[in-house]
Amino acid sequence: MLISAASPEIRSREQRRELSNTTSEVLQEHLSGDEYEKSQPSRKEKSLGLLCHKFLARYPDYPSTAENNYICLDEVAEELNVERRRIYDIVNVLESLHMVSRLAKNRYAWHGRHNLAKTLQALKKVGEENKYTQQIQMIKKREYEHEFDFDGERNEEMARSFGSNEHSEMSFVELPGMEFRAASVNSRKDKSLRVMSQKFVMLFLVSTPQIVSLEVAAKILIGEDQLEDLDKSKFKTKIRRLYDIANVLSSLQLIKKVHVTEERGRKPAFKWTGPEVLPNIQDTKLETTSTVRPPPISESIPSKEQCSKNLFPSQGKQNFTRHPSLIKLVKSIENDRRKIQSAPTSPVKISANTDQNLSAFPSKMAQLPVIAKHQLEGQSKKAKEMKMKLSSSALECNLSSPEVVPKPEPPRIAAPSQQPALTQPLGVCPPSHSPVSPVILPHTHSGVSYAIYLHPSQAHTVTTYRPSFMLQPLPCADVTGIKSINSNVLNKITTEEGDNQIATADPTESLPANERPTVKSEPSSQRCLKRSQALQAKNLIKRYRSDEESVDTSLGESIKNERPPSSSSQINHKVDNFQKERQNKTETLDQNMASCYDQHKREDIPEDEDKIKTKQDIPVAFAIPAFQTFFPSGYLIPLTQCTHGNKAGFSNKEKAGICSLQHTTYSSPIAGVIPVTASELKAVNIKKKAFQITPLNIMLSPTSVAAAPVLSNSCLNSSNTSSAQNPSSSVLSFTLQHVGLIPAGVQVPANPVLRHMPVSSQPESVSHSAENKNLQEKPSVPREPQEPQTVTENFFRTPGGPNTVSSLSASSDGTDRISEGTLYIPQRKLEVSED
DNA sequence: GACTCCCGCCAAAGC
DNA sequence: GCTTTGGCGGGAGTC
Repeated sequence: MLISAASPEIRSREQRRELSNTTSEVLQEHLSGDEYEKSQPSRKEKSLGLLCHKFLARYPDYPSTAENNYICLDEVAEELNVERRRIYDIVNVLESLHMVSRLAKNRYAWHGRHNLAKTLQALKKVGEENKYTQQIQMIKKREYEHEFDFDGERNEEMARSFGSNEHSEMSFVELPGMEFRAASVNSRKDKSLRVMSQKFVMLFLVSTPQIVSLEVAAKILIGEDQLEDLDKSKFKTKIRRLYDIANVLSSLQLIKKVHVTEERGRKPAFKWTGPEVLPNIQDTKLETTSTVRPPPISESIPSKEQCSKNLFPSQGKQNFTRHPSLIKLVKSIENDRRKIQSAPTSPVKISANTDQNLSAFPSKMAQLPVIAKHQLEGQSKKAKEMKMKLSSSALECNLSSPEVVPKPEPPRIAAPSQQPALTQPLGVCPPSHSPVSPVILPHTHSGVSYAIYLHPSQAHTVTTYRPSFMLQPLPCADVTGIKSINSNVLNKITTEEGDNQIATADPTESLPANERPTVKSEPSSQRCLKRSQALQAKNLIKRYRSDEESVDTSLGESIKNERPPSSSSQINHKVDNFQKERQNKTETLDQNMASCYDQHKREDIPEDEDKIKTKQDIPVAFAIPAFQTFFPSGYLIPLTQCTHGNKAGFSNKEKAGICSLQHTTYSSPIAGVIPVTASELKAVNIKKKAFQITPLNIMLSPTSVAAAPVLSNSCLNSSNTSSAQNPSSSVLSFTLQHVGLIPAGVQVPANPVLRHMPVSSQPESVSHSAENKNLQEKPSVPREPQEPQTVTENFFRTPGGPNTVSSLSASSDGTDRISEGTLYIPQRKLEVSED
């Protein structure tokens, strides 16, 4: 009563409550049952989405710190005429995005979208660490195989899959500066709507296309909780909660409801329509790397906390989730804070302003450590760039090595360049000044050389890769033993290319390319080229692979087990140590490889090209990582018609159908198979996000290698690929223009060699495909969906990001084998429609 | 009949 | 011991 008397706010609230009660009583009295029901708001009017709209309408998206940004739950519930329970639903989701934070009992602070960019970035990072992409793919795979049948064995398998994820018990992802407040409500974190909401958002941020079906989301969320309890009721409950979350996210215009139509029917799904989130660059740079509107420097993160964060940058997850050892400390602080602040129903306007002024105080001092750090980094980068340039010059010298460079007639399009773009072992010519950068790949075993058209923007990336993983032609009889050389390595390599998504925990990944410890320059590269001509023992590969794994694992472990460094000097020290250690190990491995090679050589394995060619009756496959390593983008164009040797075994039909991935490519051992990844497509930068081409491992025969097969998945989908035997240069020009490799109007010279290039593409089918249409969309933020949208989901990706490819190799018995740790899911079409 | 999701019970946490 | 918070599932409304 005293409070009520002292507070006009409370008094008026109570008056309103009384009035409302009276009104409803009166209504009930005067209206008949039906009429009364009709006078009540309909179910739709009471929906959480609408409620959330009303809720959001009360507060600005980007509140200025001068405003009163406090939320009193009681008050809001009353004004919106809903139970407080419903407000909790909204607030919990908003809290997961750090749009609000709890201050005290019944009181929240409104931050609006100031923190959204950072939060999304953090969520994406955690999502990547959690390998949600893999989990989604796993579930989709099971769905497709109709194998998701809740039996023990499957669950066990799922558990293993999920269990490998160290963050499976992931708690609430926090932003620096907001930890204390969020901590107070972390009590039921396991199943909290907040955590669920964050995970749900993560699924969108890591998946491509950014469409997540409720079913998949629910399964993943259940999978992380208790796999053994996978039952229908749990599933149903999860779905219910996801609807709750989705309603709020929809109101925030972060997602939009769509329907995914598959063979098995129409499924509810949601599509991300929120801001595009760039891959994390560095935790400490989070504030500035967002594509979303950058938060103002004066945002309401307490400067003290910001300062401590900047002073003690930590690696990885620690920035977002609390270290267990801090929980006690945090709790005691939080308790103190509560004691001060817990008076939820008291008038607080004055104190609120004071508090706000405090939080609004520009934290420029807090930024100082970051600025200093950036300056230091900048200086060291410059020094390293100089180094890099020097080593590049050295590489250029090596390019003239006759052993390495096949000296093809340099056509006009392959004019020499000042800058070496590729490491030499592949016999690559430097890119020309022309926008198209054709380089020549000696195809030693088949005797066919290829012109590789590299997009200039991609060419530079080639130099950053590790020569340790070289082109390694291997007799198919042994190919099954290859598997993927190292899925970790493969993931890493593929993650590096294309869109620069850095999702790996490997600390070296965060280093500039030229700082990476394993770039062992040309000596090992040359060695590797020789190897590429001779190596054929699978035990060698296996050995190398296991060694590599042990390097990664042991180093990874050693890093994992160490405490997070508490200062940048410590970080540098650790990185240096890591680099040294890794280099040592890599050298050891290279020596192992070399000794194996020598041993092999002694076993009279011909190095001579011709001899090898004659040996090519045995189908050959390449180790994929090597290829990927050196050709992140571009087109393979055979310089001559392949007519000799093993090609005779090819029927015309096979040639024509080589584009058809499902059968022809894999169904029989193919001589001189060259894996070309669809990441190359993406590297062409047709479009980066949304319904992008997902990486796909395309195996091409030299007889049909052309620009075409890497054009689009739709080509691969097409079962009626035809082959134009002798396309003119204008066809080639058109093709290259079409995919943006050369500007419009530029003609590829009618090179007599290139003129004979077989083209098996179907540009029409490419341009007519829905996905290609999507590819031409310019990404907009938020993107406007098209309706209906057909999405070809490509499940050939291995876990590890959009650029990862799976490794599939032909075996001696003619059957296809899928590499360990990879996923092989047939393509299927999904139609996405919006309601 | 399936899909959505409101509603309110009730237990845990907080005060 | 009261209040706040929020997990949870029944079941009603909608398609």
